[in-house]
Amino acid sequence: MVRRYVEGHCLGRTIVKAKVLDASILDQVSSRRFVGFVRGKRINAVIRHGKQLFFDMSVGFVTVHLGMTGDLIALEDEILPRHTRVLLLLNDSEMLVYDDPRKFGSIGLAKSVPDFLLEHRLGPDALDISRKEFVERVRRSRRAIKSVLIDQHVVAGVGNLYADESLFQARVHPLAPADQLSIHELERLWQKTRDVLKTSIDASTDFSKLPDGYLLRSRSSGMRCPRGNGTLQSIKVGGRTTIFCPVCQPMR
DNA sequence: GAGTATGTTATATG
DNA sequence: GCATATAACATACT
Repeated sequence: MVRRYVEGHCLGRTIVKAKVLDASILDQVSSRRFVGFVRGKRINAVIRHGKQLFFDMSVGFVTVHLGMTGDLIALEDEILPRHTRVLLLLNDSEMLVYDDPRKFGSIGLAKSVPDFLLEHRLGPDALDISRKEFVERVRRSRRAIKSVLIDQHVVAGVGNLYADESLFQARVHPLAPADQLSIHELERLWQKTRDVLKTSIDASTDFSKLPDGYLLRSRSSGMRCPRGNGTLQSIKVGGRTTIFCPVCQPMR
């Protein structure tokens, strides 16, 4: 979603100049080095792996993670979003701004994508991983399936909300120990996870555009289950809010 | 003021 | 060392 957007606005553009308004957003790099690196370089591709974005600059990559509240916005005017942290001025009089109120996101530099993935020990992307490898990796853990699904070291790209949706669609209880699910259940979860991610990207992450029967359209405790079977319940799994339907997603 | 939030990682625990 | 659980991070909002 964001990748497509950035690609549309920035592909083939050259970064004329960069400004770092808040250096604490930078990961392992000084403002001076970051600004110096990107100046005059062209954005040849925008790559996504899980929640991580990479701008291919020919001689290295700019890495961007949006955290929980980060956003990349292409602008022409001078009115910046309230929490702008970094500005990239492009050669077409547009600029790409990184806005992030809560500052959980980060921007940095990397030699190569595999290099970065290795350093951060990120698992395969949720949309790339084969059914076989998904099942193999997930069932290695005894933790609650929900915790495993959002663990970026196992599979990269599934966030808290999308994990709830995938588990709901696959009718798997979020607290079920990952290693005790049947192969069949895990295969169903693999399929549903990709369906959910693809559908969400197509809906531009706008929940109201999601199909009927999606949990995300009414994700709050006490609401009716979208399938009409029960009442949605809220619990904590691994410290994260988890919404599920006890009727559709029974614990075997 | 208290509680909560769509993420990651350092630290604690067994 | 390993697998797992939890705290901490910074800010906005109910």
